[in-house]
Amino acid sequence: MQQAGGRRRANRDTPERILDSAERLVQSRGFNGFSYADVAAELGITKASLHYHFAGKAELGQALVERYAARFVAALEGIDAAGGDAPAKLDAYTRIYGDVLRNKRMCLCGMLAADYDTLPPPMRDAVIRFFDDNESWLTKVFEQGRSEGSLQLEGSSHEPAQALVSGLEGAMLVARPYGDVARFESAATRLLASLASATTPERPSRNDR
Amino acid sequence: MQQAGGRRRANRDTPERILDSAERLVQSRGFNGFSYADVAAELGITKASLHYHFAGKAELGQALVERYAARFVAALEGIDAAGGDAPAKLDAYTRIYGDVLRNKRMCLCGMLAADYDTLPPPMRDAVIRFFDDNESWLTKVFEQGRSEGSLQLEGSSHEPAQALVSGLEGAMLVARPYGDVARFESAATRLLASLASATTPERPSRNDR
DNA sequence: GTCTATAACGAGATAGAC
DNA sequence: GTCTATCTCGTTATAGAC
Repeated sequence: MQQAGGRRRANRDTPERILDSAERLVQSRGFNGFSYADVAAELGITKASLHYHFAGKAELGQALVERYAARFVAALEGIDAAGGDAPAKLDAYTRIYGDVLRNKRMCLCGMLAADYDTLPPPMRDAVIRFFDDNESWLTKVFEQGRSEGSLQLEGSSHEPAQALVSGLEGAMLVARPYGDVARFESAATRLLASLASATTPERPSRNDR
Repeated sequence: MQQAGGRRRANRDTPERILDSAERLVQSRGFNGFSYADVAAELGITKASLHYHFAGKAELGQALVERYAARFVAALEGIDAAGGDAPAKLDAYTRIYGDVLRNKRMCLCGMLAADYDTLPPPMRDAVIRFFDDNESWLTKVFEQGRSEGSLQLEGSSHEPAQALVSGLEGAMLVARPYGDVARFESAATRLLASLASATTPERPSRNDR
């Protein structure tokens, strides 16, 4: 019924294209810095059509965060599936943020954290869930690192997880105005070095597998 | 002529009160999340009066950042005047950020970094200058720490300065939605510990002078 | 320096034809 | 599912009286 099976063209369906456009706009301009008109213009459709797919800006925003969070979770599962040790996982995690920044974007939820006070409640909840999910995954990675002996950790493993998330968000936040990815990389490397001081003296200098 | 000398009342002059109100609004809602109407309502004057003092939102925003940056510079000079060692200065620096967050605000320039793509060019320049000024002050502190032997630093002292600024901005950004100052403090303590590992084994456990 | 009044525009949203 | 047309409201900004 809902033509979901037989598409093979480069054109994804409209709701996805709307989300793609809105996502990019929010990541660069903030939730209060873009409008239905912007998305409509970018897609060559009308604002009324947008309202058919997403009743209002609040619903669009909620869908936006939920898709973003789901993709993030999928990426983390992908890292787990690769089966590396904890330092390798932290490297891969950091690379996700770097890739976002290389697209000249801020992390969607980092941006929405700035806009937090103005967000509709469902979006607020989704943003918090995003950070919670990230930190609980990182917490497990730090615990893995402790038990496999690849990380030197004293005390809780949830605190370094929080520090890594906020450190990476801040590094993106400040690097973006400068248009300077190296700035992000430098801060990220420092963060990883401080939080995840490897026990093994030899460092893997290649990241291709 | 411009009644600047003889005021003694709690009422600062109107431009200052406008800046105070707008500052708080931008720090909690972002530059695109507040309006002249918000400020006017808060001050009990009309929007037209605002335009008398600040021609437009762009000019108000510029004045906002410049006053904020000037205050920050003054605070840093105050820290220098106190004459402590480098770790004490870094502690005091971090406390500035914590105080902002305790007022339930984001750093003005951290917030504007998120809004950066939508800012009028003069505001952009002022935001960049703010970060540059902070980092150059911190760079000097790290160099002081190296020369007085109070900090253990290998390599550049500008890189850790950048990492501290972005780390603190990120810690505020993420802690604010949670309404959790302890979260900021934890991340800040970790940052300081990693960047400014004291050479002296004994740590001062009291911060009251 | 502050007001009323209003202009000019953009935003989010809806009705209803196709 | 997309359109045209329209509505309502908020926002920035200006003119001109007091």
